[in-house]
Amino acid sequence: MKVAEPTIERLVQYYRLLELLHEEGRRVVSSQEIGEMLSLKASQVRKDLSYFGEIGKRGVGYHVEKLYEHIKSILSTPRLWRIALVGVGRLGEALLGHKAFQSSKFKVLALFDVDPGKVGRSILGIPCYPIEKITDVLREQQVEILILTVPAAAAQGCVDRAVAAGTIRGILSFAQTAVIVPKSVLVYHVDIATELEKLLFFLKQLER
Amino acid sequence: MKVAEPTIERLVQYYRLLELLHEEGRRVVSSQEIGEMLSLKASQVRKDLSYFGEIGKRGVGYHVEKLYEHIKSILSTPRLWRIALVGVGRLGEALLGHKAFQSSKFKVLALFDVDPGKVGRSILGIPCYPIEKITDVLREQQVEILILTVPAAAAQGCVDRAVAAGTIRGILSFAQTAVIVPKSVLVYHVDIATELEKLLFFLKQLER
DNA sequence: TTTTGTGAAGTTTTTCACAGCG
DNA sequence: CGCTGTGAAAAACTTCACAAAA
Repeated sequence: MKVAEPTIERLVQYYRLLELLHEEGRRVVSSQEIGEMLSLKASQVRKDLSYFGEIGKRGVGYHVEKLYEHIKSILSTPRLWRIALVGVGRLGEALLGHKAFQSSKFKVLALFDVDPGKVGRSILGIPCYPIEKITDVLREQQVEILILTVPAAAAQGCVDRAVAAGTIRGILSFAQTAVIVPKSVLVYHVDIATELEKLLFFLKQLER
Repeated sequence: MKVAEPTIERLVQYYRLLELLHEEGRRVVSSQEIGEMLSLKASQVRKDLSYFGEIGKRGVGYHVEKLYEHIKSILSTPRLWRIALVGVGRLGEALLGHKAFQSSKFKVLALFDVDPGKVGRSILGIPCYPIEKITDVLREQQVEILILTVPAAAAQGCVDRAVAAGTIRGILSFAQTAVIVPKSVLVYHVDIATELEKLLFFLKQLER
């Protein structure tokens, strides 16, 4: 079964919304209502949800708890992912404390930084290593996913050394630059500056 | 002239790359080379760049400095945007110190938080107000753009009170929830948890 | 010759519209 | 009757392929 990327993105939205609705004691919800709450067309919601089998009831809607559990299983992980974070600056630390990182789907096993004040210590219970050791530590710890929160100029170097460990399968990069990786590595990019620029550009457009 | 959103996103990438190439003293670059450096097809690069007029030279490529200035003017702002940030937690503070926020395109005029330890003080030179005052302060300061770094549960309430000021035209939200706004307000969303979920989902898929 | 600019083709994603089921 | 599921149409976006310019 092949799922489009935008569908998975919306699936996470549905999941969060259903969690809320469930807490509120809501039993049933229609595609129309979901769409209104998430600013999506009802047909989009139905198409997304039907990719994974007929889960709604015609004439009724979707059973909140059932749909919630259904999406949960779609988004479930087969095992605990092993993660490392590179660049323990303000953004890196903010992420480590962020709600998105309180997940039972993965464990952050190692941090890396250049700052001698951070290296050797534990930060939020996670040991921080010097960046030079990244290849060895990633291999030893069998780390599969990298969170990249380093300055743009350092990003490619870090990625190259990380990928050299041979264990990395995915990277979530917050660096303000493109990185080149082997085809076997999946990269997702969160680009704060670009989102801001897009917002400013389209606001300017609207002004005319 | 109508520009697609993905094009603007890539334009920012081109801009950054050209800055680098310019610093390196590079005079000319081809769509092929740009594509290799950013993992894009050369045809995509050419199509993007040609939206804004014929800027390349056939048989030669693009003049680095000229193209740089050209994109700069496309991304330029007509005036200084007036911004406020809501939620001065770890993420909010990290953003304020982030490179993306050292821009001459806007000025952060006000912060808002619920924490009495933060309210009344100045943080990085920006005054922090209690969230209850948001409607009045935004109106007084004529704030047009909101950066939202509050917990999901607080997001809609903050947005409603901010929008009530009548000055808000765009929101960059880091909140892990959808927010409902009037059609006149443009919302961009940076969703760390969703990006992580997408990465995990497609890694899982690849495993089969 | 090289490399751009661009219609046309291809692909992906969204929306429509309605049959079909409860 | 109401609302889902889904083919078909439309829209958005990317890639191809080649004419045209330097």
